[in-house]
Amino acid sequence: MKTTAAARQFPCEKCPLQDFSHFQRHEKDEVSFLSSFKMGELVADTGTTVLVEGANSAHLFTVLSGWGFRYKTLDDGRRQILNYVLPGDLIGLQGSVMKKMQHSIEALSPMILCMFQRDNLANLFRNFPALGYDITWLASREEQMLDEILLSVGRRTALERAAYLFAFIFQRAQSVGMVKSGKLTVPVTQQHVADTLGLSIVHTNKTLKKLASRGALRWLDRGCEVLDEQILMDISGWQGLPATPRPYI
Amino acid sequence: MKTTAAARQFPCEKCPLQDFSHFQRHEKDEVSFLSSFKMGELVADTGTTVLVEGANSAHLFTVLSGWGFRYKTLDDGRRQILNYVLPGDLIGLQGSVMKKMQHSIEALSPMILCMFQRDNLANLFRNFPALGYDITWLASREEQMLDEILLSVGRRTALERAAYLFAFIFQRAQSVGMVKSGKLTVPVTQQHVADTLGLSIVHTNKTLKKLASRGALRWLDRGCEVLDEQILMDISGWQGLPATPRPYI
DNA sequence: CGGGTTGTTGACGAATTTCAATCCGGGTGG
DNA sequence: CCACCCGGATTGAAATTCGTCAACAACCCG
Repeated sequence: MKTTAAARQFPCEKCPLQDFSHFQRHEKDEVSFLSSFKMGELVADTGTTVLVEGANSAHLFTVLSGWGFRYKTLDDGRRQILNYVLPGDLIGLQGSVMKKMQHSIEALSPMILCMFQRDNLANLFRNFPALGYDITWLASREEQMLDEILLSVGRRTALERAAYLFAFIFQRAQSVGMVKSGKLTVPVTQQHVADTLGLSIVHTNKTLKKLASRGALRWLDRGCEVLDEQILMDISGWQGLPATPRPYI
Repeated sequence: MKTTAAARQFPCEKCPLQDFSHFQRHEKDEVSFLSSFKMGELVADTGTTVLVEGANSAHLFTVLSGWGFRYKTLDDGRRQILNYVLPGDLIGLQGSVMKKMQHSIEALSPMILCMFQRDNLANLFRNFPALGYDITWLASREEQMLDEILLSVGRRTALERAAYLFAFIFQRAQSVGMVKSGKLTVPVTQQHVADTLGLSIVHTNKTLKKLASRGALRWLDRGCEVLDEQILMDISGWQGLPATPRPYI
């Protein structure tokens, strides 16, 4: 349960994200600006709360590696997972733009985050409008993902919902090279899945069992192995993510 | 079911939105830029689809007056209303930033929209970074609203959910001067409410009846009259919206 | 060897959907 | 003016989904 600010292991010039064709390239001068915008790196262990709802000290982060999730809770403890966080995702923008964070983020695996000083955000918009546009792009993409998730939670059946969730995660993970030989292990518990789908843990267990019996996935010690994306897409009726390259900061 | 592009009735210098203290002021040069960015006004009747999922011709709009809603549907027709659209809201950003619109928007009342040319968006970011930042702010605010709605649909009971919905709409409407003498009429059918809450129409009817019996609201011919915001907040356990002024374009 | 976390299962009851009628007001054609 | 139609609101009853409770198994960790 510790987070540590480490020395800079990944200079922007060698940002590990640039290895994926999924991401758009930066111009030379953008890279050098980002390098100065970057304060350092944050290494977070599994279970660490990277950003807390209500805090206003938040920085801005880009995920370099690892899994996390974004969530909100009600006063009596009921929790809703809003979305998952994967490499390339920008987090903490709400804290930079509003006064306080309105949600929390927790690590599902060891994570490495690139940390930015939010004070300099206005600076970024002033001197690198294309990067400002990229941030808007990313915010818009997050909104689009939320739209789909809300559609799913509001209108799909439990089985469709679960199938959609793993198909969605699979595609996102695939685009950042986390899928090896057609398979992917998602480091979540069934409680996480339940809190994502808006279901109880018991019902989630029974629903996952159905997906497993159809060969779509397999439950492991610690996490879920996605075996057959196509079955998941068939069950959920989901069309899949557009394949356009996307920016990152 | 018609939309018409009318002559310019509201020059930016006299934008009706600036009458509300809820909105941040623009600088002089920003106003004149926005005036050139603006293409015209769109008047949409009740029931008109202002933006359609899948279309890529979308412009960017700011709502000047009226009510609308944003929604997505599944192939078999199940519909989820994602959020409501009120004066000051920016819509169509996804269409500008991604290739295609991923959701539709329909008018719940006659609407007047301020229409922008999306080609010029890069221009805006280049020449008026503060406005670019404002757009990011608005995108972030939309995300924040979606987070709360998703929390509600995923984790609140039917009664809490309905109470939250109307408390939320009430506060948003209040900040743009739509609440007269403590009361507000929301121009929706129970089908709209059902599609917002992720419930069937029958159950929605029974849930609304409960709220009505507690004096929180009253159902009219064509819409819902919110009578007591406090009861709604008590039932839902919702804390309310932060009161910070916000930008608009 | 406990103790804690996570996954599994069956039984029961509560929440919610579906089906099927009915009602009501407004608009339309005769 | 009246019969009819239509969208929206209501209601009761049966069927399904889903949540809660409770118990237990498997596993990891100190």
